[in-house]
Amino acid sequence: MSGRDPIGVTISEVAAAAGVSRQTVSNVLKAPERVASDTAARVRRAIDDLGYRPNRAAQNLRQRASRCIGLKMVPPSGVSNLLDRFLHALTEAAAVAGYHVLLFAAVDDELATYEDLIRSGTVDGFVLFDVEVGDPRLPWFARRGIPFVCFGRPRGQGRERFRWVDVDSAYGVARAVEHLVGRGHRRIAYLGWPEGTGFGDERRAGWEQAARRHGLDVGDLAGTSAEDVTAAASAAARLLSGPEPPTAFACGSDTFAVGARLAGGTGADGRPNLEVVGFDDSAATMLMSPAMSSVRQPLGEVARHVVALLVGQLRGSDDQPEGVMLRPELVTREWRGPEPVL
Amino acid sequence: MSGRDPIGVTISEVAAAAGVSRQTVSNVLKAPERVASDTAARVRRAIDDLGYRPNRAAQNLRQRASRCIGLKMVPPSGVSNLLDRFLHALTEAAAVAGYHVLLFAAVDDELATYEDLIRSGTVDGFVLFDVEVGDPRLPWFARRGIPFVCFGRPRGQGRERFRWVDVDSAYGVARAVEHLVGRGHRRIAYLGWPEGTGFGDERRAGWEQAARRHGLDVGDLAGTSAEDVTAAASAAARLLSGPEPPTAFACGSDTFAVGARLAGGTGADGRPNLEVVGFDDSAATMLMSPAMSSVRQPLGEVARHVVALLVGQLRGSDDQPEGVMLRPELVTREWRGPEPVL
DNA sequence: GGTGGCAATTTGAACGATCAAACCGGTGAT
DNA sequence: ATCACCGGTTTGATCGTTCAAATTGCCACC
Repeated sequence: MSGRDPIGVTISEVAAAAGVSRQTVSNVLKAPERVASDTAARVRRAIDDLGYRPNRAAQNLRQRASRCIGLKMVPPSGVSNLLDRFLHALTEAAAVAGYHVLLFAAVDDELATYEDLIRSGTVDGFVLFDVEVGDPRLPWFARRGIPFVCFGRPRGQGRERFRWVDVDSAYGVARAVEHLVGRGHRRIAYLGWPEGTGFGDERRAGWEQAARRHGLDVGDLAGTSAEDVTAAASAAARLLSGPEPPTAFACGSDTFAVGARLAGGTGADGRPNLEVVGFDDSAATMLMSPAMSSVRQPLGEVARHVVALLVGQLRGSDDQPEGVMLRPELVTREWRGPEPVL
Repeated sequence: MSGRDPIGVTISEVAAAAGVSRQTVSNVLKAPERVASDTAARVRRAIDDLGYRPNRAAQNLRQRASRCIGLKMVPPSGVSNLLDRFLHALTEAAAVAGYHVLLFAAVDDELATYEDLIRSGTVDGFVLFDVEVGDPRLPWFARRGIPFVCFGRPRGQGRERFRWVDVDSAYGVARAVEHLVGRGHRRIAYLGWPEGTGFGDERRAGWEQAARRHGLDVGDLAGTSAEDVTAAASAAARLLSGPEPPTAFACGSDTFAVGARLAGGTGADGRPNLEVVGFDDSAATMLMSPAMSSVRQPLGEVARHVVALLVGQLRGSDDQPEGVMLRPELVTREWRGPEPVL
């Protein structure tokens, strides 16, 4: 267990210390059933005494695998710390499967970076966090046989099929609408991305279907804007200036929701005029008083499925589903803290 | 450039294709000056034709280095997406130095996880993002000769010295105070962590010194709370209920700042009663109307220095500074968007 | 008593790169 | 004539592990 040099104890030293061959040491760790129990005990003692850990590079070389999952680090954007939370969940899920998460930056040519990492054996596959409609990376990967899994169902990809894990965000927004209906609202607006983002369209559809199901008006109650608070507030203000303004908003993301609530302003008692429900359940929900309800994606489950699908590809299993669809959950919040002093 | 199998092209195949030996191919890539230019051109053609990339595992094994920097993924907390942004900066800085960032989860025994990663050669060193006062990991690493660099100056560590990069947050808060003074405020409160976090104490000291320098009162204008919006709002409300309430807050983090502003409430025109300055310049600053000013840590620079210090240790250079202190920058914001409709 | 089978263990050969040393024909100094 | 030395290139060994095959000792079977 001593020793200053971090690297240095090799399988041969352990073998010598235990009076067996290298292969036997390896077997103790990888196939214990092949080793007599007293021998195994002796080897295990030597391993503990010397503080032996199998050298990863040697394993990788021999096994032609890195046990690393690659993920391109994207510049943080928006108010939601979704990437943050997903990374945490992914790291834990990967650890359970014996993998690590390797972050990398795409300095100039993104595709070349992916190719380098795969061909050099630095990673075994990729997780794509930022899949866009018609994303050119997917067919490019597929053509090269590069293993990958998407967080977010691929759209606009012709008849080609890829592995994915997604969250049924239409369902999530519908739940938000139902919550607002239950709170007594009849004019519920939607605010989200302009058409074309795929998941954005889906969230809007979730609002529309749920509203119709409850016999609510949807005609002039849908707004779109860029995903930043300022733009969202303007768009919400436009909806609010109509003849029959909405009293509540279901939103495509927390950013839109914050914008809507700012546009709605507060009454004389300091409470907001508008009830809004966001999407992503980011830290932003806590930044308002009362705190905001929001639709939470099950990131832990997403990460576990992502890892399972990727590891399945790497092992060559063909009994994997093409994709996994998960249900989000509505988190309702009521601020119980002190009212603002006025 | 063709080839379906991602791994497979080895240096020997390139050598055969170019009609030279393995070592010459290696030299073309690592020591081009040793190779005749026409030979080099021939080799480079073969490399391009075959799509050869040196196998990372083989390099790692031979060179006894992984060129990976380890970082423990911590569960996201607070409203600031600081980790997110730091990870992005770190990944880019590491890439420039030829390193990757490897994320890992500490499932049960954290120290054992670190030891595994180092002894197995999975990573060459660590970046510590979450250093606490008297953090036991630092002497533990030092005793074992494990290379690491702290983001945040180590405190409470006796006379032992470690490598670090830090941001002068006292200076940052002082700048915030000066900004508020310039805006005409005379009663400027501080809200931050309870004593004992090190960096929190420092930020508070920055406020106190700057306030005294301008002849302002500090006596009953310092508040503390846990770092969440609810608790921060309560603490701010207490300060505001005094006989001579503050008109502005300088805060230890954006979370405190948001809490303070919520506690301050808004006037009849919908504008907030309190002017607050946060710390970290997280996405939360954009969530209010008008947007909030905040002190921004130079994360890109921090990351570059962290990588430089770590790589220096790995190379064994002894001309490295013990630590690097950087200056944050005050980002002032004035909301130009639409006013809330009332 | 030879044969086959079995469990436990060892041996030799990879994996793909790089280091260190050797090698080459040729030139100039001693 | 001997030697060191040149740039350019090759050879052999090595990094630490694991795969596949070979080798033991031991027992049972006909």
